Amino acid sequence: MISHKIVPNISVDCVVFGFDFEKLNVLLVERELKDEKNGEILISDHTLAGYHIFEDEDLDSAASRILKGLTGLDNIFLEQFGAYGQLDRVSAPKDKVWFEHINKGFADRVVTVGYLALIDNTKVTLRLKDRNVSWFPVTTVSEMEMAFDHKFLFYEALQALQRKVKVEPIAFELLPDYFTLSQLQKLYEALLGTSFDKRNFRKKVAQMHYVIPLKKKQQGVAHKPAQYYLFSREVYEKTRKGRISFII
Amino acid sequence: MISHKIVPNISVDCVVFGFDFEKLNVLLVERELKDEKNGEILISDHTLAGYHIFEDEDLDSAASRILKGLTGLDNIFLEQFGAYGQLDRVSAPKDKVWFEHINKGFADRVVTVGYLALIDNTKVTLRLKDRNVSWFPVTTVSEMEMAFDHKFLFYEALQALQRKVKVEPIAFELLPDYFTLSQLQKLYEALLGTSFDKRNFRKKVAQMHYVIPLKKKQQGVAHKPAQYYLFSREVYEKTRKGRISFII
DNA sequence: GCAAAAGTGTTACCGGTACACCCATGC
DNA sequence: GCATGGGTGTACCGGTAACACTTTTGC
Repeated sequence: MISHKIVPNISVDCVVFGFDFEKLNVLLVERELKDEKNGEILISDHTLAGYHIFEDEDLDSAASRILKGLTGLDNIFLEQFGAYGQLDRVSAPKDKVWFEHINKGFADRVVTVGYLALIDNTKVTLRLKDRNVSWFPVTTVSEMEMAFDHKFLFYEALQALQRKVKVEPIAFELLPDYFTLSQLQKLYEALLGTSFDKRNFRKKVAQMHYVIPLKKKQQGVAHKPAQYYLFSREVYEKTRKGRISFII
Repeated sequence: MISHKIVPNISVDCVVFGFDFEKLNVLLVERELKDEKNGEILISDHTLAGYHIFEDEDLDSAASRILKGLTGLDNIFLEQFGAYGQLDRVSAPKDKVWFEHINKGFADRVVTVGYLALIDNTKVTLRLKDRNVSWFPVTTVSEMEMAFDHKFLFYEALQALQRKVKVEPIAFELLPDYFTLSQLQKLYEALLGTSFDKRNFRKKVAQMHYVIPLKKKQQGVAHKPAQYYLFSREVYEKTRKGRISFII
C-alpha cells in the first residue's frame, strides 16, 4: 500500500451492518454536491462505503482499508457477496454530474465487488473526516435516495446476510464479546424478520456448545439480571457437524 | 455486443461441471505454447474457460458468450462464486511467458469473476475450434498442471457447488430433462462425496413434489426398467418452504 | 409491592436413520 | 435360469413446535 494509484474501472463497495440491540442498521455515507456559485444543492443522497481499488492492493485489502478509514477498526468481518458490472450502473444523470464535478479519473464503466461487513456497534465510533457517515435502520433504506446502484447492492447484501446467517455462526460478529441470550434472540429476529419462542430458542442455543455461559451477570437493571454468554470460534470449528441435509 | 474491444484488466472464468452418470467432470481448455523455431513445447497445461469482458457487455453476458462458444448452448445455468484480485494471480513465470507470446493487450493485473456453470452432458458436443476442450473427472484435477490461479479457482467453485447443492435444487441442471432416481442419487453422491441409503433417498425425493414421475420407463436394459422423473421448477417455486433452521 | 425481563419443562408430532428382500428384464 | 439394477416398509430415535408460570431485581 505505497502507490495509491487507483484502478479506474474497479471498485469495492462495503455494506456495513450493525446491531443496536433493537434493530439492524446499515452504515451509509452522505453525498452532497452544491453549486459553486449560488450554493444550490444539486445532489443530496447516500452511498455505500466504497472506493476504487489501488494498483498495488488486492480486493480484500481495499475493503479493509475503506472500513478502517470509516470506523478505525481492523479485523472486521468481511465477505464478498458478488461482483456487479452492469453497463449502466454508474451512469444515471445525477451520477454523471457527480463524476464531472469530482473529476478524479474514474472510468465511466466500473465493475464493483460487493463486500458484506459485520461490526460490533459497541466498539465503533464513526470517523466523520471530510464526509458524513451514519447508521440507518435497514427498514428505512427502501425510502432513501441513493447513489449509483447502491440501493440494489444493499438489498443483495441483505439477502446474502439472511442466507448465511442460517448456516454459519456469523451473527455473533454483530454482538459484543459477551451478550445475553435475549440479545442474541433479538438479533436473529431482526436479521430474519421473524420471531422465535423463547424456550425453544434457548434449547437450541444450549446445543451450540460454542455459546458459553460466563460467570458474569447483568448489573443495574430493573429486573432479574441476565447471564452473559460468549461465542467461541475455536469450539465452533471443533464441533461443527456434517450437515448433509440438502433441499426440500 | 458490437465492439468486441476488451477490458484489459477484467475477465470472467467459468468452471463448467458436467455429469456422465458415473462421476462429476469439469471442462478444461488445453493451453500449449511451442517454440517457433525448434518446435519445443514451452508450456502445456490447462485453463478454465475464460476470457476478458468486452467494453459493451456485462459480466453475465461475458460468461454466457464464452460458454456459447465452447458448447453451442444458450441458457446454461450460471452463477458467480467470487471475484479474485490477488496481485500475483496471473504472474507466475510460465504465465508471463504466455502473455508475452500471445500479446493481446491484457493487463498484468487482472481481476477475474468466477462463474459456476452446470450443464447437461447429454445435450452438448464440444466445439473444438482452434483450441482443445475436454472433460476431466474432478478427482483428477489435483494432479493436473494448470494455468494462472485456475486450480485454486476450480476448488473455490467446487466448494461453492457443494454448498449450494444442499440448499437449492441446482443438481437437476446436470441431468437430462428426464432421469431415473438412481441417476439422481449417483449425482448427489458424486457431488457430495458420500453415499446414501437407497430407500431413505427415495423417501426424501418423494417429499419433493417438484420431482415428478413420468409415464415413461427405461427400455432395452438388462434388468427391471426404471421409472423416469422430471424436475419441475414451477412446482419448486410454489412449494418451497421457510427453512428457518440456522446453525448448530 | 409492582413493573420488567429472565429463566425454566413437558408433550405431541414429524422427519431422519438403519436395515433386507422381492421384482422385471435381457441374454 | 441367472445376472443386473429397480423398487419397497417398518421400527426407533432425536429434533422441532406449542405452550404458562415463577424468579430476581430496581424503584
